[in-house]
Order: sequence, then structure tokens, then C-alpha cells
Amino acid sequence: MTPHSTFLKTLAERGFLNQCTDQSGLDEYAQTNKIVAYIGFDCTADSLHVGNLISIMMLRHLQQTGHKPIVLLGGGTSKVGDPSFKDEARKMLSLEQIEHNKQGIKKVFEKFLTFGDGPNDAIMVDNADWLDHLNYMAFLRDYGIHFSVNRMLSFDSVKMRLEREQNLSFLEFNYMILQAYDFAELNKRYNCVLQMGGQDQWGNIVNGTDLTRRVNHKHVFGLTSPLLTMSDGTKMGKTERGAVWLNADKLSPYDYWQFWRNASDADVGTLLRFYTELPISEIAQLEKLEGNQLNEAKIILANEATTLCHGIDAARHSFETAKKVFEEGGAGGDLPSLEISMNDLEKGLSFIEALKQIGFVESNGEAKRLIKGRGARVNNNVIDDEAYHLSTKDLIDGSIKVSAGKKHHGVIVVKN
RNA sequence: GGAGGGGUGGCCGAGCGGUCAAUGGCAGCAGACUGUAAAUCUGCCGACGAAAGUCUACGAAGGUUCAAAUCCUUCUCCCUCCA
Repeated sequence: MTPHSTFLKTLAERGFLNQCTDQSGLDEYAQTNKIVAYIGFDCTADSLHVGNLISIMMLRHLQQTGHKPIVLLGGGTSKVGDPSFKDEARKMLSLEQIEHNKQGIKKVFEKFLTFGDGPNDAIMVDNADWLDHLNYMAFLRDYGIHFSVNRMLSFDSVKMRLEREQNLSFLEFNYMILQAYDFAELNKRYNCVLQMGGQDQWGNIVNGTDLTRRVNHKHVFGLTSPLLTMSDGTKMGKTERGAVWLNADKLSPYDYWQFWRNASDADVGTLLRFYTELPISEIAQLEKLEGNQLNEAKIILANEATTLCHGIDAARHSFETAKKVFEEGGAGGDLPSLEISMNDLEKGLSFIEALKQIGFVESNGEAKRLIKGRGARVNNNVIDDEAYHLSTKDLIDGSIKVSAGKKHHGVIVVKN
């Protein structure tokens, strides 16, 4: 079925649609109403990462097609922990940790959404606002009555735990109840009619729509996005060096740009559709490129994705730096850098120490291996002497370029 | 509550008194080839040390032994079967 509403059409053609509780109903609603929709974000880390980006993009498309997004921070539910598809209980987060994480996560949304008081401005709410003050008895009587334990046990998301006879605490078991309650509460407060999320949230989302229907007597919708896997079978956003964070203080815009630039050929089209806002027709053209021409598409992908997350200037700088480094063999301002005083440089700086301090390696041993393997370079020249010391004679225009492998470059600059 | 099996490096998984910093696979890093891609091939893959070597590590704590991931005791967690 081809959707008619701009919102669903956009999601459909870019690949965001996985499951929907009532797609034609939602489509119809979207054509005549302003949808108020939300996605919840757990406060399990102090920054979101590209794995969360698909949800953020959904909210962005929602807003851009004239509807109202709600960002729901899981300040309350994170105190419980989502057991979905986890084979073990997650470590309990301390209240301080949750608060810290919440602050870190908040920042990123402003990049993607417009917040304010206007009719389709985004708002951000925290479910701790209502969950923290629930009255247990009242809650049980008003809401507990609507949940069937038999049914909850049948959800795939908890089955794994049960089948492996691994403990599922009552605390965690309540997660889905609380999340369902969120929907009912948001519906009451903001006339929110749609919850979106990743495929793994389907069970939780369905619970929410059911509960809202029962207690508020409102017909509301749920919609999930597919779980993105890359052509090599890995989950989107998993890299050797850990998560690809969205906060600049956890991952520099330059590295973020590099992440996209290093996408596999086979994934370029998919990534462009999900993580940029280029028109579908243009993406189709880019996807057709072959051989090393596809690199142009990857650059566009990196520029677009970085612009969304870190702004156009950051994207441009990253691009310029990459160009200087990879095409001209030079160095650029956005590379990881290390400052050293002229005095110290004159005394000599151990190459191993430099590699460590700039963050390319974590131990002396690793540095030595890199050097032995002929992967370490100073000003593009391979250095295979472990005892090499950097000195003033390595200076070129006041800086020294240090590389670890073909991809990791940094500069040592002399400060006065 | 009873009986049995098991917890080994980021993951999987060998080892079952010395030759074990621990086979192998995956993941990762580097090199070659390329296009900052994929595939392939090669090397590396605990920390400190220039090195000799030292330290930390095989669920936890004790013990036996010249010597323990390997044997014994207690504890702990997981799995299978029985009640």
C-alpha cells in the first residue's frame, strides 16, 4: 500500500517503515491532522550514538512534514532498565549517573529538531516527571488491571530470558508497563497519538497503544523502523573503536566525518536514504556510480551527515582536512593534535610517547608493534626505529605530521 | 532439596601438574593490492622493559607441590536432569 500523507510517504520511500499498528489509519489521520508523536530514549550513556540516529531522523522527518515531535527522555524508565532482548540484567544505573547521562543526551536533539512553543515545534519531556511520583496502589488499580501477565510473558522480548531460565526481576518486568503508561500519559498531556521506535521496541510500543486505547479510549498508533544491518552483516554503527558518538566531546566531528566517509560501497545508498535528506532521485543517481567514483558519493554522505549533526562549518572543515590529508598528503587543522613547547621538542620527544599521547596507541607495546610493522610515519616517512625521537629537524612549517597506518593522522604543533 | 556438568584473554573455544602469556576461530591493528571500499594474501595481537627479564591473568579465596589454568577445600555464579 502506498501512503498518501507526506510523512508516511517520506518514511516509506527512504526505508524507515518496518511495522505499523494501523498504517492506513495513521496515513488517513496524518492527512487531516497534525500528528503528535514521540520516541523514547534511554539514559544509559552520556551521549547518543549513530545507532540512535535512525530514531532521531524519524522525528526530524516528522517535524519537516509538518507534525510535532516529542523527545521523551527515559529519566524514569532508566531507573528500571529495559530487559528487551537482553540476556542479562543490565547493571543498575545510579541516580547520579542517570542525571549525568540525561544532560549529555539532551544536547544533541537541538541539532536535529526545532524546539519551542509553536504548533509543530518539538518538545522534550522526561518520564521521571510522572513516574517518580506514582502512587503504587492507585497505579495498580487504575493501570495494573489492564495488563495480562500471560500476555506479557508471551512477548519475544522476554522469552529469551525465560527460556534460558535466566532471572528476570520484577523490577525489569515492570519496564514494559511503565513504558506503556508513558504513552497513555503523553496522550493525555499532549494529545500524542503515535509512538515510534526501533524494531526491538515493537512489543513495548504495542503495549502502549493498547493501554492508551483502554484507559483513554483513544485510537493511537505505533510504528517501528527496521534494524539496520550493514552489507558485512554487522550492526549499523559498530566500529572497532567503539560506538560512534553524536556528541562532539566524545567523538570529534572530523572522526564522525571519517566514519561516514569509510562506509562500504554496498551501503552507500542505504546510508544516504537514512541519514541524509537528499532527494531520493539524487540518491538514486549517486548510488549508480561505480568504482572509485563512488567515493564522491561517500564524500557527499559524510558532508551531509556531519552537517546535520555538527553543523555546516564542522562538515566543511572535516572535508577540507580530509582532502589535505588524503589527497595531498599534507596535514589539516582538524586532525588530532598534540601541543609541545619548543623547549621540550629541542630536548627530543620519544616517538612512542608521541603516538601514545596523541591517542593512536594505548601502550608502549602497541606503539612498538606499529613501528615494527612499518605502520608508523613521521611527515609521511616510515619510521621503523623504535627509539626514534622527534626533534626540531622534523618540523615543517611549525608542525610535525604523525601517522598510524593509512587512516590515522595527527599533528604535533609547537606552542610558545 | 538431590544428582551431574561447567565458569579460560573483546567474543567463541581448546588445554586438564612443568615445554602455558595459554592451540584454533572470530573480532581488532599494520603491511601488500586498491579507491580512505569490499575480497584476498602476509605479519602482529596482556603490561612494563633497549634487552635479559619482571609483573598481572585462566569465576573468588585458601591449600598441596620445587612447580598449578591444570590437584584438594570452601565459596560463588551458570547449565542439565530429578523432586
